[in-house]
Amino acid sequence: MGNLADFIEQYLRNILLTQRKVELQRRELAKMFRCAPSQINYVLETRFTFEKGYLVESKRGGGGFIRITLVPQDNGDFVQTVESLIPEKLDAEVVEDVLEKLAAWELLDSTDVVLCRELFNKYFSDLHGESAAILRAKLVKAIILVIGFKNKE
Amino acid sequence: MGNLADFIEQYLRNILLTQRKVELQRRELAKMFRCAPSQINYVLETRFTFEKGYLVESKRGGGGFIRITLVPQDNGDFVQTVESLIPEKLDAEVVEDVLEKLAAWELLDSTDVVLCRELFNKYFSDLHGESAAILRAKLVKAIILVIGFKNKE
DNA sequence: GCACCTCTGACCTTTTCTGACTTTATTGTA
DNA sequence: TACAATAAAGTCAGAAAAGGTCAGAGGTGC
Repeated sequence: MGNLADFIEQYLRNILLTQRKVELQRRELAKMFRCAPSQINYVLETRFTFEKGYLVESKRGGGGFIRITLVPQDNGDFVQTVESLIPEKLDAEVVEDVLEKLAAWELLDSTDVVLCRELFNKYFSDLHGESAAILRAKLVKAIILVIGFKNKE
Repeated sequence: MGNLADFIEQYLRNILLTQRKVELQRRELAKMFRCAPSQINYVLETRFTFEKGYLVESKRGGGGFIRITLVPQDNGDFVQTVESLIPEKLDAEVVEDVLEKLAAWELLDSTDVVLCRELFNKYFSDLHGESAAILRAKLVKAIILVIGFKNKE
């Protein structure tokens, strides 16, 4: 956690902790962090994506601005979300994709992802046969749910 | 016990004696031990594996890092206990007994037990066939590991 | 001598960051 | 009103700053 992008991200997320929108000027923010204005775009593109739950709007010209809006997370049922994000059947090669998707949705952090991956290698890498894909999906779901539950505790 | 890899391992384990995570830069560590950066990877690959109770994450690019996290496992007798309490094969009717035993040993709290039970009902009540019992055992172990990991976080 | 563990260096990939150039919007002015 | 000046933000190629990979050289013990 030592680079500029992370700090800027932190700054913005902090604001979004108390407000649903931030509106600011790219130029000002860049000045604040003593960086090139295009750095701000980099942060927005890599950290404040729709996948992660943000909407970014902007306007050029005089009175221009950048606005970030928090997308209301359908914060309903964690179980629902996991169910909808993970298909009924899961081939081994797809497990990694699913983990990344869950990370993008910030349902898992990076350490959780590594933990899941390792658990799979250790215990469930040799699943085969008829219903392996179904079973794999269930296993992933179960483990994700445990992690998710614990993350909220 | 005299080669570089051992010294680097020692150094890192020492830190992990007092912290559950180390985060450092490969370049810096290599400089410290006057070796090639790739030597660090060798140490990580041979000494800090999941099997041995570690999770390793890393990030490239500016502000990159390597992070090692201790999985509660070989320290104390967590895995020993888990391994001895959970047999290789687990019949469905025995799952509940195992959960209770784990609770008695305070490896799970009462909430964890309910969580496990529900997950089993939801996803794995219909396991059958040859290897169901083995799978059931692995699953319980995996879940216990997650819970143990998360409880320490 | 063979098998296995260490270790390095050359080359690769990913992530961050900047600067030059482009596009768009507003404002002031003839 | 048309047009120039000004004030934003956007784009993108490429430099810089990490870490990753892998073949093969060098040890060590049997």
